[in-house]
Parts: sequence; structure tokens; C-alpha cells
Amino acid sequence: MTTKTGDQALIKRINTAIVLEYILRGSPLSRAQISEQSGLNKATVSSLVQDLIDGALVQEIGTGQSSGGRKPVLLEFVASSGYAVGIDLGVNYIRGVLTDLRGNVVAERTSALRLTEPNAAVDQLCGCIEHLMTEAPSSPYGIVGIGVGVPGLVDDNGTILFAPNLQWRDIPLQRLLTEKFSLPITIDNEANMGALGEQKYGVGRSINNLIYVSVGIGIGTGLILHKSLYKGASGFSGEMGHLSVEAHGKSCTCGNRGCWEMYASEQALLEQAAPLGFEDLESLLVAASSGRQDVLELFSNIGEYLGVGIANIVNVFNPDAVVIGNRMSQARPWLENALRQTVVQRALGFHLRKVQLLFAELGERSSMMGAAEMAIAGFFARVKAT
Amino acid sequence: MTTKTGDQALIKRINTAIVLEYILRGSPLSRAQISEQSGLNKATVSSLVQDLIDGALVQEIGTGQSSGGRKPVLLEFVASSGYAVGIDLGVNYIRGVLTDLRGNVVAERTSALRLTEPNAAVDQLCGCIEHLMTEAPSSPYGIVGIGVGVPGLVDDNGTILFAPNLQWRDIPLQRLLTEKFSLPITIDNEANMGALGEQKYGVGRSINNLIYVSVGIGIGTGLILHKSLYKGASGFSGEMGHLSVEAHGKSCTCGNRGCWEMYASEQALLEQAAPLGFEDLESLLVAASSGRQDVLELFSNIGEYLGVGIANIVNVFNPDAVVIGNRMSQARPWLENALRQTVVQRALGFHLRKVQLLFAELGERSSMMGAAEMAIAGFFARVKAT
DNA sequence: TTAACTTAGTTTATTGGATAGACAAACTAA
DNA sequence: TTAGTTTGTCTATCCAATAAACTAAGTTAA
Repeated sequence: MTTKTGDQALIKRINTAIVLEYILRGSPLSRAQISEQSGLNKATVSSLVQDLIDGALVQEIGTGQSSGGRKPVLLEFVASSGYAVGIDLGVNYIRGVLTDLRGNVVAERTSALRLTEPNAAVDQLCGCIEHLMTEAPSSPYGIVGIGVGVPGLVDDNGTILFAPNLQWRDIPLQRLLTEKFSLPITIDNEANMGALGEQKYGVGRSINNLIYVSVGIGIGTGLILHKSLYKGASGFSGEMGHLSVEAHGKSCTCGNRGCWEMYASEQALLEQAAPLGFEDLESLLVAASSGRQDVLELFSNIGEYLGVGIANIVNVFNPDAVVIGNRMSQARPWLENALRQTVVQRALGFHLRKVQLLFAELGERSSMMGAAEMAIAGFFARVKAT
Repeated sequence: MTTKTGDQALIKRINTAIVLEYILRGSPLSRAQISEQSGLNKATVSSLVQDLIDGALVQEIGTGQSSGGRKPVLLEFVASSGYAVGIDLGVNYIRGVLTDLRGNVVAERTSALRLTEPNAAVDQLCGCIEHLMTEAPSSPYGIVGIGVGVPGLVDDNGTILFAPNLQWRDIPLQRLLTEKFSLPITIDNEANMGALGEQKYGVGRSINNLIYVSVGIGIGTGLILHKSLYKGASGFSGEMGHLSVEAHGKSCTCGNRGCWEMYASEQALLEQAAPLGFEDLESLLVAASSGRQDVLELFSNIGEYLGVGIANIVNVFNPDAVVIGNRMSQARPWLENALRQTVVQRALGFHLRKVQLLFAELGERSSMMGAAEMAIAGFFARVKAT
């Protein structure tokens, strides 16, 4: 069993984390404010703040306004004390970003994925990471970690079990990158990363329970419950693209029938659009915006099926918000009505009272920003554990 | 924000909880064993154990075998230091139990629910509780709490928002019982209680992630994730009976279409059985065991639809086990094949590797035992918080 | 200008846990 | 008997949080 026991060091970690949290959220603010708001003694706050300053995570930035007494010394988190790399590895692109510890973008880099063969792709990925790392200003903590979002199922060791559209199986990406960079590496599904990105930096800021639905070639989902990413019992879940919405519908490669993503994904859209002579999403978006009736009906149909699945998700998880992301979010104007109507019709009233239907704000950058956030969050977790 | 700060009392609470946990799980065992296994210092363990003995939660029960030195003093949890009441309030019955703090049944009581009108039903419920309470031997902590499982949607204040089969709306049951008994009261959905009962005392013992599917008139679900009951964002979830499995299927009273419980519940079974001249589950079970072909096909059909929904659940939550409970679990012999086959066919391979399909062991008593467990768990939570 | 009052942050003595190590008690094995 | 082992308690020490006293640096009103 060996549950972790409590000692004085634990107390200090807990309280340091609290103080850091206040500075991260409320800065600039003074020691006195932290003490009052947190309930910690002034002396305790002073001591912990000093440790944080010594650790280069916090700095004094001058004095604030007096309210009839000594001026407060304002504290601020030092965002530039370290940097994080976030990568979105797509089926035909690699998108990467370098951010500071607040998620401010310092450098960005996009390139087409030349070869999908695993070795070559990983090489190109490493090149992208190295390039971004050289862009980082020198800082006390340097590069604190690398997060990578991938289009596939990832286990909790960061091994890509299966990435259908890349035709990858059992690629131990975390191990490969750890060997190469000797830095903390986080690998996760693109939808989980997207969920995190939107929750932290996008339309879902300050929403505690949200579900991100990544509608691309397939459908992936990322669940943020009680402010943190929910993983299934054994570390991977979110394969809700394979929720069956038509018990006797089309057979899916996964073995199930009537999977949601067979009716509501980009793939489903393109299949239906082929007879009309369309071959990609972009041309369909153009046709829709010029008002072509048959194309509008296609989108409306997709919107309805998206709604069917989302209603299911709402009934099961009862979240505060559902965020539609990835490529299909560009079709918002032509999806939204049908989607909204379907969800309202189908979700239970008790849940509907609360849930918001939103579209991703970061667009194609959700996943990459989420990956950077993962690396940042990992850094903070380590700081708090020391 | 006011996150709870850390102080010495917190350490003591944490470590006391650890020691108590070891005694609950591993008893009888000695102070030395606890120290060695937990990593806590011998002196610390001695001191905390003394507190627990003073608090009547632990007692010394003599010495154990020596392994070449002084004999250890064996410790045991005192199950009889308090008692809990667990109630299963059904549509046409009230089932109640009195247990000690280990969940051993001390007294049990079943009666038919005379009137479903809320006031009358609550009166009868109170009578049942009072009767059980008088059966409790005198003990240091007395009755530590009352748990009640109900067939409906419950919010986190213990108000029954909606119980379709009782035709109740907005009954503040927790408040009513608190006023009456001045004891800690926990109200929850019958399926959540059942999940807890099976996880603690039934077939799911020692399984950390399980999903309990209560198949009665409707279908309810209780999720135990990482050893604890999962509630949705706003305190109620588990309405997976209304997962749509046929996007364009039959309309449900909930507003959705093709809800799972319209195809796989007792109600669904009875509807299909009516043309054959059956009116209740019991007669169908008799017919099935005598081998009537058309009835067997009915059960097989229900089993298949149960499998469709369970495959969905498995894909979403990736649990260690799925437990089928409530009335329909009696039909196991005629459901199981079709169910198993469907799940294997439809669930993703990665999830299947792990998941077990089980049937409730406590039968009709799952929910009641879970309710008692809720009360017990509440007591321990309070002990650990002091 | 001064005295009275406020507020910010530090210093000091105290409290209450956990801990290592010494110790006593109780046992085994030779 | 004697040496060694195991259990459990006792004691001195450490360390983080805290209250209260204190210093620093401002405002306000006469």
C-alpha cells in the first residue's frame, strides 16, 4: 500500500503551492494580501515568498498604492524563468510552439510532415523541437519540458498504441524523445491536448468541466472534469468517436457498428460530398458560403449527428460546456443551428440548464497550446513536489 | 479561493487516517507491522494507535506469534463501536438494513410501500428507520448515519429532483430526514448505491474501477472510478439509461430518441413479451427455464442490446469491470451469451483486454448495502477530518 | 509640523507534530 | 545461562506554522 505519509515537508509543499497559486492567479499582489486571502500567517507567507524568490519563480516589482499605511511590495510570477515546447503532430503536418511559463508564445513553427514512416517522422519531429529550443532565451530553468499531441491512442507510458491515419502501432515516442532530449516529455492524444489548450488559453478559460470534441478526419474527445484531464481507468479514454449512435448502422473498422464518427466527422462529410463532386473540406466551405443548397444540407446533416453524440455526452458527463474544435469548427456557421437544435431536443433538461455549446477559439492551435500547457503543468507539479 | 492550508493538525489527520486504514484492511496486525509497512516511525504509530484506542475505534486483542523476540500486541478495528442504517427505497417496497461499521448485517427489514404519495411514503420510511435504530446495541458512537437509495435523480443537497416511477418531483428528502433524526443523512440514486454495495461487499470487491448497470424498469448506472463514486460536474450523472443507441429509434419521454433503456430494460422486455401473453418478469423467467423458444429469443435480444450500451460504456470509461445488477440480473443464464458476444464484438480491443463482465452478487440487496456503506464512509470521513 | 493612526512586513518565542536513537520488556535459540 | 532479536515506549531534537511584539513607512487631522 504505502500511502504517502505526512510530515513537515508536506505542509511546506502544500503551503508553498498555495502561495504560488495566488501569485499566478492574482498578480500583482502583496504578501499581506496573500496572507489575508489564504488564511496563512503573515510570517509564513513572508518565509515562503522568500523561498520562491530564491527559486527565481517570483520577483518583487516595486510598491503599490498605500491605503493609509506602509506601501505594499507587489509580487509577480516570473514567466520568463523557463520555457516549454508544445507540438501538434498531425497526419500531414508538424506544428510547434515555444512558450514561456505563462503560455505566452515566444516562437512558432509549422512544417509539412514529409514522410509518415515512424523513424523519418520522429527525426523530423526532433528537428522541429531542436529548432524551437534554440529560440529560447537563457533562463534559470531553461526548457522545462516538451508536450506532444498525436492523432492516436496513447498509453500512460507515452507509447502510441495505435494511430490509424499514420498507420503507426506501438511507437514508444516518450521513450525515444526522453533518450534524445533528457527532458520531461508528455505524450497524449490530440483531443486531450486540445481540451487542455482551450480550457487554459481558449474559449473555455475558467470553465471547470468541459468536453472538447475534436472533429477532424475522425472524432476524438478530451474530458476536463473538475479542472483536470480525465483519463480512463487504465490511462486512456476519450475514444468517444466510437460511441455507437446507430446500433445497427454502418460497420466501423473498430469492430463496432454505427460509430458516431461514421456520421459526424470530416470523413463522413467527404463521403457524402463525393457524389456532388467535392474532394476536400475547403472547397465545401467555399460552396457553403456561396449558398449552395445541397452543400448546406450536407453540413446541416453533419451538425445534427454531431448533436446526437453531444447530447449523449452531455447526458453522461453533465459538463459545464462542450467545445467543438479541430478542422470542422471552421464550418460553424453552417453546423451550429442544426447542432444546437438537436442537443436541446435530446439532452435531459436537468443537464441542459447548465451546458454551453462553444466553438474552439484557438482553432488549429488548440492542440499545440495544450501540449505546451502539459509541459508547463508538469513543471509546476514538480516544483510543488519539492 | 481559500484553498485549505497545511498545518500540524493536517499531518496528524493524514497519518491517523493511514494507520486506521492499515488496521481496517490488515487486521489483526501489530504496531510494528504498521510502522514497517507504512513507513511511519514506530513512536508515531504508537502515539496514533493510542489515540484510536482512546477513541474506541481500535482495541488490543492479545498477542501474536513471536518470530524470535518479544511477542507483538495485535490490534483490531472495533466494528461494533457504531452502527449504520442503509435503505433501498423502491417503487413498491422499502428495504432496510442495520450494519456495524464493517458492514456486517445486524438487522434487516423489508416491507411493501403502501402509498407512493410523498408524505405517506416518507412517514413509512421514517418508521422503518426508527425500527432499525432500536435494534442497534448500545455503542460509543451509536448510529453514525443513514443512507438512502432512491429510484430517481438526486442533486448534491439530497433533494430528489425527479423520480419518474414514483411521480415525485423536488422532494428534499435529506432535509426532511435530517430534521427528523438529527443524524448525517446521505441520499443518492439507487444505481450509485448499488455500485458502491457491489464494490465494497459484492462481486466487485477490490476492483478499483467498475461500472454498475442497474437494469430494472429503467436502466441506471453507477460509476466507481479510482475507488470512488463519480458524480458529474454538478453532482448528478449516471443517467446512461438515456444514452441514445438508435439515433432515429423510438421516442423516449426524456425527449431523446432511441434511448438505451427503451431497448434493454425490464420495461422493454415486458413490452415485447405482452403479445406472447406475459405480464411480469417472474413468469418470463419461469418460461425461460422451461425452455420456451420465443421467450429465450426475447432474452437474447435484451442481452444483445444490453451489450450495445455496455460496449459504449466500456469505450468511454475503460473500466476494470462492468457489473449487471438489479432485477434483470436474475435472467443471467439467458442473457449472458448474447451480452458477452455483443460486447466482445463492439468494444475496442484495447479496452477489452482488461474489462470483466460480472453479475451482481448481492442481488436485490446491492443498493441497500451500498446505502449503509455510504453512511459508514461518511463516518470515517468525519473521523479522519478531526 | 506634529501626533495619532494604519498598513506592510520581519523578528521572536511558543506550540505541536514527526523522528532517530536509546531503552526496557519479552521472547527465542543455543 | 547467555547472546541475540523483536516489540513497543521514552526522550531529546528538529522543523514548520503561529501569535504577538516589533520595525518600517506611509496617511490623516489638528
